[in-house]
Amino acid sequence: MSYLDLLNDAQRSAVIHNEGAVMVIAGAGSGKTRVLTYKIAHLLNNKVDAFNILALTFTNKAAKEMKDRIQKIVTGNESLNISMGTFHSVFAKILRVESTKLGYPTNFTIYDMADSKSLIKHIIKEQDLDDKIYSPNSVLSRISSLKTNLISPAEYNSSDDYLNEDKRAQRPKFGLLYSLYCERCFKSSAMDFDDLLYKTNVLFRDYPDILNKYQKKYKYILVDEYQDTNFSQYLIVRKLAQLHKNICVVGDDAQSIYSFRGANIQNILNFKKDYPTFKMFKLEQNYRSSKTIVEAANSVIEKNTEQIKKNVWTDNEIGKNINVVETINDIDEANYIADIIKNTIFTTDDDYNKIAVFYRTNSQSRQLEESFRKKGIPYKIYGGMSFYQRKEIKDLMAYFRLTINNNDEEAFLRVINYPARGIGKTTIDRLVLAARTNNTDIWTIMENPNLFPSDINNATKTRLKDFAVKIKGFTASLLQKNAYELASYITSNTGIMKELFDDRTPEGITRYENVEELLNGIKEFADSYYVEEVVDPEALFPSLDKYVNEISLITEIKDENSDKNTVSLMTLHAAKGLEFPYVFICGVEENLFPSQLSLQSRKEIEEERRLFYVGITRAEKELIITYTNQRYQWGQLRPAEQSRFIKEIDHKYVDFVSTSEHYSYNNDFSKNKFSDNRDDYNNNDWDISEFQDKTHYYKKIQKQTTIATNSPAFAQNKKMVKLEEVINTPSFNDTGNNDWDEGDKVFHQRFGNGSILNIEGVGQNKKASVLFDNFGKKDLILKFAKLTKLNN
DNA sequence: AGTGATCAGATTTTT
DNA sequence: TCTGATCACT
Repeated sequence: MSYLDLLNDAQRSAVIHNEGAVMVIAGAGSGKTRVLTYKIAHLLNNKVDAFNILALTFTNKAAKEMKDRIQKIVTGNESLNISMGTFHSVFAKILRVESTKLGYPTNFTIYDMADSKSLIKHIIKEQDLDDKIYSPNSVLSRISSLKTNLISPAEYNSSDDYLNEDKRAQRPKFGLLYSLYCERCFKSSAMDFDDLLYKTNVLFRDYPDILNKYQKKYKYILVDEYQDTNFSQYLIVRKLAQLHKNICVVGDDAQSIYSFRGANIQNILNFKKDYPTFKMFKLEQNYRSSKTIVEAANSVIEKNTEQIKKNVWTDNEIGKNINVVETINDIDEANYIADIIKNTIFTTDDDYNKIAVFYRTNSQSRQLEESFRKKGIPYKIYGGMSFYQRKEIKDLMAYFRLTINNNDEEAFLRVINYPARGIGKTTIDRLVLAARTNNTDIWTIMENPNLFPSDINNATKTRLKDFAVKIKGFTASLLQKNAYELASYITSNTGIMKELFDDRTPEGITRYENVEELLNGIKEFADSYYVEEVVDPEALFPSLDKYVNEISLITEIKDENSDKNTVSLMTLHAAKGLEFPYVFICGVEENLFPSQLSLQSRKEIEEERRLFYVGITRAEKELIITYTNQRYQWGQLRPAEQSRFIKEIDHKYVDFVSTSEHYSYNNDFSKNKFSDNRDDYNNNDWDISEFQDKTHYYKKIQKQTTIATNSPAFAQNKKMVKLEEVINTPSFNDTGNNDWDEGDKVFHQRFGNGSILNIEGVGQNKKASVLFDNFGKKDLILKFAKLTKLNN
């Protein structure tokens, strides 16, 4: 077989060692993914059924990459039958099959971070706790770490240690919050990210027959990025591998960068205990980077105390020294990077997609974006606000979720009054109260509002009923309409389409287009629906719930521009597993990288150092590290200083450069102008290409629109829209007390006595200008103002 | 109920 | 600086 000839000795040994427990310690750039893919190919070539293979990755991106690679080297469609994906997605699928055992419906919702946060906020508020002491973020991260370590609310609340710890930390109610949070998730038929692993553990613990079923199925288990697995994941893998004990884990302890999320290097040590006869293979030859880069990276990582011994080396050329560049401030830094990129492209004839810029925090991308736009450099930002996090997408998805799972409380709260249908906070409070006092659920109340006593007025009751009927109608269509048909039906039937279409601001147009894109994605899903194992005919039907299940764990939309020729901008965390010929790491400053929050302990600083190591080892040919002396942060210019990590690179691999020599004119300029007016400085000296900043363009348009408000055309337009609104208002004819006249003397509860100067508008929108004796002139909408006419 | 205005808080990383 | 949340106002 020719593919084995493409491997070095260590790689080949790892690939052909199929049976038993295997640990592959793979240095950066040593062909880890190659080993994993070839290993799977080798299994398939040795008559292992694809259905018996489980391959777990850390990110969706890694899963997709591995799938693509395997498809290329394995003939036929066999690779599609491998259970491959992130821990979360693979076990979410299993949970869908087994959820009823745990008291969850098959169509349980998966709460994302935003849902979890919103829920915990509600709970904190309901408990009347101070959200400064119980900050939603800190509460959530503690809950997450408990779940990751498989500590249930009951266990927590019966442990004196935990309770005392909370008392000491002035957060005695934490245990209660944890319990309530889990209860509410359960009532909503929802699982959060951690639940997907936690509940899998519960399932395997409480149902040995189910565990056995999957143990039998998964004869071969492979785990990528093992250094970043947490305890919950470790235990699932251990349980599943117990029967066949064919388990292969691949990782690099030097690249463990997710301990903040519960990742535990101990898992590597536990591996030795759990499988005493395991075989270890070390991949130490680096094929990616120049000698300079490999050795510089080694010189950094050796400052860490705890690590598995290995010697990463390379046969590649020595290559250029690393440039460490001192810049004046963040703008100068971004401009410098943009300049060097242009120069590199110009002199080497390489493409933009050979270049990547890494940073520690997402917020650093903004300045880079601005400079790149001005210099006409095409770029793509990875991570940050993803497509599915956009408001308009979340709103629509919430309708889908509520349709699929009527218990989904977060989805319910999101859409109950969107688009506005006159059901506000007060009504929801009354609804919840009515449900509680009548000992039933809100849907029963909404559907039969007159059967239960409540404070909800009649008009609102009708609205609630309409909403409930509407959603139930969608739910009933789940198996009648396919995903696309139902999704577009919901989009237009709820008025979302009209709402977005009517908003002709540039942002509104973008939102409309995003919804169109989502619908297109759903259409594509419905048209190309494929099922691995046909269990029943229903499984063949591309229903909306199947679509939502599929994408609820995906954060990035499939990118059609991925092969476009652009520079890649991303955080160092997102860079893991990637490689580029030219790499920039920017903002390498104390308090930023290493992050200020990590300076508390040696462990955390070592993790930051590993992150730096990951960044360095992404580079193939050239590495440029930048830092600035001043950085704009929290709306303020703050002094910055070179990171300790720069000093840790063996200086024989480094050339130090400063922009103040190259751009001394900028320097002078900044002294006079910088602190006063960043925009001036920003625009200085740089050719503004036709590659325009979209947001700036939008801002300009918005301004024009505001000015144009007074133009006759606009006014006419506005009148038409208004008229339409008025006609559509049910209470159009309900004019109420209508007989106001100019000159009338009136009384207002707040403003006291006054006289009407002028009346305008009709019906609902009737307005009065009133000159009050003590408060001057006020414009009041009569519907709300509750004026009393004074007889004189 | 809905809207605009003002104020406080945030910027670590991701499934 | 930018965002979200709350509040005052109609």
